This record gives sequence, C-alpha cells and structure tokens, in this order.
Amino acid sequence: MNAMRLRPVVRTSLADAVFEQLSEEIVHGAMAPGTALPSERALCDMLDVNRGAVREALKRLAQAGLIATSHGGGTRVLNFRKTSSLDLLSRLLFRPDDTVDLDVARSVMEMRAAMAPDIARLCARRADPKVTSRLAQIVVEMSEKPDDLVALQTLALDFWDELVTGSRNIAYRLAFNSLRHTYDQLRELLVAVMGDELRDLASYRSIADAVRRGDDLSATHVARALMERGSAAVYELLAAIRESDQAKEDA
Amino acid sequence: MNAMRLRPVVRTSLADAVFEQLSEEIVHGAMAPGTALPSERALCDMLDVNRGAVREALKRLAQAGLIATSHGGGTRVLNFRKTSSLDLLSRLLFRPDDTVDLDVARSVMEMRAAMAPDIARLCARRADPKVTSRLAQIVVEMSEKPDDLVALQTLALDFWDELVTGSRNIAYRLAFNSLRHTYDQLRELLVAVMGDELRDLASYRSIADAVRRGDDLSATHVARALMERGSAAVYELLAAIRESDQAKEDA
DNA sequence: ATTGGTAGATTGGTATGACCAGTTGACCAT
DNA sequence: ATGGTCAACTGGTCATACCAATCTACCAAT
Repeated sequence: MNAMRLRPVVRTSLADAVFEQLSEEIVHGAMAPGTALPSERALCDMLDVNRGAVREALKRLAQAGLIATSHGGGTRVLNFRKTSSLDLLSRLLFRPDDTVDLDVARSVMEMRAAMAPDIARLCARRADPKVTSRLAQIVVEMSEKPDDLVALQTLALDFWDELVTGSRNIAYRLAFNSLRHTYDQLRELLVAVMGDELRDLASYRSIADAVRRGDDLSATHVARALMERGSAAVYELLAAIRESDQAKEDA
Repeated sequence: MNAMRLRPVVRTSLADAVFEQLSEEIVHGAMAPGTALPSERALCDMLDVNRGAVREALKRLAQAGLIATSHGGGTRVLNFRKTSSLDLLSRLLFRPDDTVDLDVARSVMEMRAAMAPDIARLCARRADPKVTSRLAQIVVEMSEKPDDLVALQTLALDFWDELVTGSRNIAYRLAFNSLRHTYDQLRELLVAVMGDELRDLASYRSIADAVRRGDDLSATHVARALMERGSAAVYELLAAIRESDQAKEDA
C-alpha cells in the first residue's frame, strides 16, 4: 500500500538558509547593483549565526554571480542580469508572494521553442544506436498510456533529454538542465494546457524515426511544429492569467 | 602613454584555489559520478589549509552542481552533465593541458547560431526606442573602423548584448552571459577566421533597421544568414585543427 | 593644487579547537 | 529476519583569535 505517499523531510543548513534569504533579497528585493552588503560581522549579528555560515553563503552567492567580494573593501551586489547564468532562472520564477513570474515562464517557453528544432537536427545528424533505441522505447511507453497526461509529460521530458544527449552539444546539455529545472516547477500548472502537444504521439514518433534515419531536416521541422503547438497554448494561458490579474488590480 | 599595458594582479584566496583544484579534478580528472570525495578533514590535511577554506570551496562546488553533500554521509561527485548549468561551459573549454576542447567550441557556435535569429526576432517585436538607438549607434561605430577586426569583434558582441536586452527574454539574457564568457576566451583564436561575419556591416545595419521597423521576419532571416557565415568559417577551422592534431598523433 | 605618505578603523581572509548532529556498519538480542 | 545499540566517522555549528587588504581622513612635500 502506497497510499501514504510520504516525502523526504527537508533539512536546511544554516548556510543554505542564509543563502536563500540573501539571494531572495538581491533578486527580488530592490537592491540596486553596486549596493554594499552589510559586513560579514554585521550579517552574523543580524542573522544570529556564526561567521563561517555567513561566509559559506557568501561564497555561494559569489559563485552564482550575485555578489562580488574584495578583500578589505566589502561586498557588493552585482547586476545579475549581466553576471548570472541560467541556473538563476528557477529562482526568478516565483515572486516573493509565491506567484509565478509570467515573463520568466514565457522566456522559458520561447527558449525551448528555439532550441528544440536545432537539438532535433543535431541529434538526427549524430545520434548513435543507443539513443535511437532509447527514443523508440520512450515512444512505445507514451503509446501505452495515451491518456495519462502526467505520465506523458514525464516521458516527453525524458524524450527531449535523450535528444539533447544525442545532439552531443554540451552547451545544449547544460542549458537544458536549467530549463528543465525551471519547467519542472511549472509542470502542474502546464500539464493540462499542453495536452495537445503531449498527446501528439505521431510527432514524437516522427522525430524518433527521423533521428534514426539521420533525416535532420525532417526532425527539425516536426520538432518546430510540435513546439509551436504547446507554446501557442501556453501563451494563451499566460495572456489569460495576465488579464485576470489586471482585472483584480482594477477592482 | 598606454604603451605599458598592465593587467591587474590576480590574488587568489585559499578557498578559490581549493575550488579550482577540485573542480578541475571533477570535470577533467576521471572522477566517476557517485565517487566519494575525501572527508573535509582529510582534504584539510591533503591541501594543507584549514577546514573553513575547504568548506567554502565545497559550498561553491555544490552550488555549481558538481557535488552533493549529506550531513554525516560524506560528499559525492555528481554527473555534471545532468546537474550543472551553462556557467560550467567556460570551465570545460580548456583541457588540463591548456588546449581548447573543440567539441565545446563547436557547441558554443551551434547554440549561438540557433539563438541569434530568435533573439533578433523577439527584439524586433519588443524593442523600445532606447534599444534601437543604441543599436544604431553601435552600427555607426562599426562603420567608423571597418578594418579593425578586434574592435569590430567587441562592437559585434555589444550589438548582440543589446539585442538580447531588447528581446526581453530573461532566459536568453542569462544564457547569453555564459556563452559570451566562454566565447571571450576564444576571441583571439576566432577574430581572424570570423572576419567575414564581423565585416558584414550591411547585415548589422539591416538587423538594426528591421528591429526599428518591428520587422521580426526580416530580423530573423538576416541574423540567421549572418550567423551562418561566421559559423561555417569556424567549423572549417575546427575541422582543420582536428586534422592537424590527428596528423600529429599519427606521427 | 597635486602628489605621495601615514595612521587608524573597517572589512574580508585564515587559523584553531571544540562540540553538535546525522550516517554507517558491525554486533547483538529478540 | 527484524529491530536495537553502540562506536567510529562525516558534515554542521560555534567562538575566538589574528593576518591582510581597503578605505578614510589627515598631513607633508613638491
């Protein structure tokens, strides 16, 4: 009986908690680039933790491109739009009030739509038997549960994961990781509206076939069409949400 | 007189030095995912630094998606191909012997070629007067030094930076940062071979005009053609290097 | 008026040693 | 086979120094 469905308990270290607070403050609080952070010792007092925890958090912030420290000169906030990498995306997705930032969601959909056709193209050019058979297998699994949207969503993500692997492009590989991580936080919200894309088994099969044949043109075009279906639906949803938010604001 | 051309001296903190060593070991040494790292105390002995420095470095590695720590359970190496973000790209570009990893270089060129047309498209749809005037200004500056390839390269990067800003897509914005950072390390190597692209002032002007007019189709097509010119040249160079390496290996 | 020097306060960087808190595995009782 | 216990190990937290770079303000020399 799996009825109890338990989730792992989350333990958060102090350094991680400090990182969360400060990164939130930087990306969502209005800390202008160039602003000086409080000194490490001051942060210790404010947060009531020891200096080691603060320093570990600051190192992470620096690694994420959010701050820059200089020995003796203090710590400053950077313009993360210029210095951060894609992994920041998932932190930008939710606003402090836990609502979704629609611009971020739109950005993700746009980028995946641009990347997917090229990923399919490269995969068709370079894929090895291992990848093609994995793709075929995923298509089979999709065909076995044509009505389980949640399962289809997972399988579709695995499908794209495999395509990315087959594209042998490390930049796509790393970018995909960040996009997927961000998208994962939207899955529940999008699973229904993207139903048309997820149920389009013919397209997935067509891509898998094109990859097997090495037909990069076909893979590109089918992938583009597939992306456009899902994207269009999502853009409509985002527009609808935007309107409804607007209405609330007017009230 | 700027003849002496001095560069800032680099100071490296202990934590940063530890981070460099460990990350290098993980991405280029053959540390299989799942491998356990030595304990923090063991690393202190091996590296002859205090534990704080080690922990700060480990926090950075975890932030970069290279390792995962569990309280009491040790620290393990992750599969960075699945857990890292684009900012790892610049670390992958150079091999331990300081030669360029050609696959990484190719990946960067491929991704920029796929992103650029869509960035131009979105910018044309959304650009505001500030962006369009900045673009026009950059084109003017490019026209003023049509033979200074190094200057043109910088201006071209600024041009694309501005297009990315105008696209109002935060995902592109962050991805571009990482790609640019990686590309910057290749600038000297590529400036000559990409001369055709960099000197193609007509295309840059055409894109800037299309953006101003809001002509997204035109912006897309010109950008695609522009990218293809440079990419083709670079792919030829990479193939040539590969052959020459092969020849050396046979000798 | 500009340049260069100095001293003190402030800030980040390093070091040590201790203790808390989970994990693991071996051993044992049931 | 299951669950309990304990010792060893590993990461997490803490307090307290002290070193090293910087900033500021003030001062001296040119």
